[in-house]
Amino acid sequence: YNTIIDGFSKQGMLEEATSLLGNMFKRGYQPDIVTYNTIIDGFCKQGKLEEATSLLGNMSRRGVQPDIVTYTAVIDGLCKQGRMEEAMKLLEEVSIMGFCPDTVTFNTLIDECCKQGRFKEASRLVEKMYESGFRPNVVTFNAMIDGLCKARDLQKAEEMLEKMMKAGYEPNVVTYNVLMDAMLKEGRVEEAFEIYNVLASKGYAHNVYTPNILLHGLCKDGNLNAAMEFIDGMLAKGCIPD
RNA sequence: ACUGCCCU
Repeated sequence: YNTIIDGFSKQGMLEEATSLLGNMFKRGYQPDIVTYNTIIDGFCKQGKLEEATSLLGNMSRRGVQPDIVTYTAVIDGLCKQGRMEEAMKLLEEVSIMGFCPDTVTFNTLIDECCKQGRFKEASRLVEKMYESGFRPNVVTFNAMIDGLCKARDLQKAEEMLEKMMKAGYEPNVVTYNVLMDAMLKEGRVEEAFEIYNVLASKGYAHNVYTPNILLHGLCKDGNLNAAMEFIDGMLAKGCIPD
């Protein structure tokens, strides 16, 4: 059930997900923490925070206590709606309630801070993460680098990248995508391709964002021939455009 | 592929 419910939730098909939840009860199965967390996250990703919190209330009443994953999903929902203050307040509340916000929880908030250009607050959250006994990971750095790039502070973005590598973290495909996107937005097409080549040389690394970022950038740049050429190259390699 | 964070 959990796997299928997750499938529906990730497709935004929450009616189907909740109806499966109902089926579970009918057939005498007890939904567990994962079942509830999956649906709550689905609601949050749809921006339906009322539904999410109401299910959160139901699960407690049915004897399944929410955990930090539950609350992180809700915090992310608030963040994605730009409701930072409420998200921060919820962070405080769950800490007081005895839950232990972890790297993912902090990353959620850090990402939204960076998207809003609130880099001071982001750094404060990193501090707080350390104080709580957790360390940043590549996602933390990617969120910061992306925020700095989008704020067009490439200087600081580079510094953050160096800091990340000096600290022993390997850039991943998202790091490269972020940097490629930044280069393209600056019109630095050559450098974008250099990054792409590094990525391609790692063989496995591409994700769906990678070619799309390049194509967007090339088209925005008016470089339609290069875009067409790139698509042809993809097709020749057997990549299917989405 | 049992649930939460970063990139078009």
